[in-house]
Amino acid sequence: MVAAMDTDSSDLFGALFAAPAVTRVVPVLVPLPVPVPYSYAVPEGMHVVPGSIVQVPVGPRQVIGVVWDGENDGKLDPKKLRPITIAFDCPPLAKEMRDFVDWVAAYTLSPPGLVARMAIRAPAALEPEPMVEGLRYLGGQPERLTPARIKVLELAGEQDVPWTRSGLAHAANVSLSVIDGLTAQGIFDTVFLAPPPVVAKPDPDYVEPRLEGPQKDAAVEIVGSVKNGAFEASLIDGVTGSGKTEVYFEAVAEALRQGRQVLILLPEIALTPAFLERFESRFGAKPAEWHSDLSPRMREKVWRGVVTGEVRVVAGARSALFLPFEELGLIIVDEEHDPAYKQEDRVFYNARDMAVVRSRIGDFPIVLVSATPSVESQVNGLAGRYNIVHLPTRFGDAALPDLHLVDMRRHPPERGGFLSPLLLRGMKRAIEKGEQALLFLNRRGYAPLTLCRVCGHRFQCPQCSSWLVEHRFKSQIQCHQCGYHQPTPEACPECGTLDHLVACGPGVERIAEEVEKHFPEARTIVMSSDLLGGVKRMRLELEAIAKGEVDIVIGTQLVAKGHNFPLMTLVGIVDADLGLSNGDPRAAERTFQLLSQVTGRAGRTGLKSHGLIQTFQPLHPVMQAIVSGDSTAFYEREIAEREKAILPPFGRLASLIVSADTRAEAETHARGLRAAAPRVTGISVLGPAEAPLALVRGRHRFRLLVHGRRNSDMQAFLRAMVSQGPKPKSSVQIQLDVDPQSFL
DNA sequence: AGCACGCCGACT
DNA sequence: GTCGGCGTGCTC
Repeated sequence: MVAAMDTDSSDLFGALFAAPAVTRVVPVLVPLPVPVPYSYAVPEGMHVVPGSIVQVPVGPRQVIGVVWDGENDGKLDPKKLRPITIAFDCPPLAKEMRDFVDWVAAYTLSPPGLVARMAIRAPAALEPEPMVEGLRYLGGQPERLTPARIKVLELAGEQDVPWTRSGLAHAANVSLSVIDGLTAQGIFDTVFLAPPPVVAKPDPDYVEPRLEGPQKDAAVEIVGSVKNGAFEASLIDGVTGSGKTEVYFEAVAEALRQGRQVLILLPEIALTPAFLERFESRFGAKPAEWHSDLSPRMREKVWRGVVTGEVRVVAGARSALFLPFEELGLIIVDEEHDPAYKQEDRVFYNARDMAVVRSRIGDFPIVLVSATPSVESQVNGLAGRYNIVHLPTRFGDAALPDLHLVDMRRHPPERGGFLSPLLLRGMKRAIEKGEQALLFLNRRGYAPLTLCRVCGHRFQCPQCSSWLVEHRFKSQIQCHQCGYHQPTPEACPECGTLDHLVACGPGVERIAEEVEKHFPEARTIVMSSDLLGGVKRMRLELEAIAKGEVDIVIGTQLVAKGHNFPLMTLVGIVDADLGLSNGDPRAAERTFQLLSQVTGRAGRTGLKSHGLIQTFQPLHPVMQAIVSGDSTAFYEREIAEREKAILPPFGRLASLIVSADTRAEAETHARGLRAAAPRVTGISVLGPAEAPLALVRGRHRFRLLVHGRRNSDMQAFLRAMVSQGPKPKSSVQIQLDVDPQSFL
């Protein structure tokens, strides 16, 4: 129609017999859980290429999608296709990024549209940043001069650079109307300025790095990898305090010199002001941040900066991996072993593994970093897939703490207590010297189990069957699994007896009580995620600890990371065995990692420091690895155990693992099983088992996941599936596993 | 993912 | 008699 109207009416013949304008049809990935792209018509005059970000209609609404690769299959009548609404003025997703999205979608068995959505999740960032209005001083005088006007003119005359309206008003300390008045008289004219950059450009040569000994060698090695530029995965394995960050900063510097962008992945919790400042003091500017509680405005700016290449370095949590960098040339994955890299909703992925894939597709190096590498990465290192770079000693004058096991069978605490005399003595000594002690217990609340002494009733969660944990500070009993909570009852709900409820086992609050009994004078603080006052209070408390305003810190998990406490010279692990016996196939590994991190908090600034580890199993490989400082034997054993058990590590879901020699075979059978699954409550999701474990045995694995509240239900469901599903071929193995409720 | 349609329980 | 629960199905 449009073509006919454009044609000169006298050329009727041409209008009637010219080949009809062919509507171009392109595939578009839409953010829906569908397995293929949808087809849309490209309106005349619109220009799109694969990777273009567009708005398209889906049913009654408009969604953001990405023009994808491939031809339309021709099954749909092009005339009936709906047209693309908007093609955004925004650089298209590069081919590498599209390949990455396809790969992740195929690997995680997720709808590609949902994976693509992770890359374009920055709502209003799709149009260029609006220009900023600026005022340029043209010279000349207004008709009447007032003191306010004189101040403005003086300032504006000083330099020949444009001012913003509000900036000038603020600088001259006058109101906006003064500026407007002068503008109206033609003293200023309006110009449009490019929006200011989100962050300053980091300078790779801002300071001369000071590296020593093994750090230098390590830096040379990974800088070489960056210079080479091709895909190579390195694993920096260095004890806490060995200066790993300084070493990988040199790789970052080299990538910057090569004109490439850099992504530093960190677990969310490690994205602290302290880290950003450390970066700034090396590069003269902060990296752009990317994490879940970024303001929408900032999110847009950073996203835009990343696609246009204005932002050179992003430090971000796992979702930063899907940012569409213009010329990414290096990824760092710090705290590589951290379980926070796993995403377990919608698209299931481990950002660490997908980061390796992204660098392989983009053909640039990647550096994984950890003091306590995951078993998978160790395996990959041993197999030669990763280049292991060791940093065996601490940096500068910081010495590793002197670690000792406290055999709780030989040094029992007094009745009703949990701290052995050895630990109490150590604490006393530290406090007397004006130093600090950290007691670590990975259990929030007062006591993990409450029961009635009269009838034996145990407080259990009505929603998910785990024990309710008493929280004395909040006067609540809580379920740590599903969040259920109620006020602490005074009477037993079973037998009605008053005041006969008894707390079993320790939580941090109970340890605090015990500490206050022994050290009534000491300034004691409990640090746990349910600390009243939120993140802000947490920051303040951490600062107070660093300044020495606290003598004894009692903390859960969250004291394990970040923040250096210069005066912390004693670390006591209250219950090192906690978490070893919960049946989690990763229990030993996690415990080793956690205990290493916690004990690593001590002795960061040269003061002689100690760690006392309370355990009932001093001969356990984890304890031996911790005190000896030699983890080789521990890792060897872990790898062997996993090979023997063929166990996958995963979180909070029941799963059925199907493994086979080829991917296709495993996938086919897994799909068959899913099809045969009884349609009961609980949704089954098909997903591959964790890659690195598949690498351990060279087999391909898939797993069927079942979400549920109670483990027993999920287990029953999976058993039913196995019995009703298709018979596996000889090379296909099926295992059933239910994740124990992890202590995390 | 959203959103509509559609069929069975407790209520202004 | 309705309001509303979420099971099922569809979107180029």
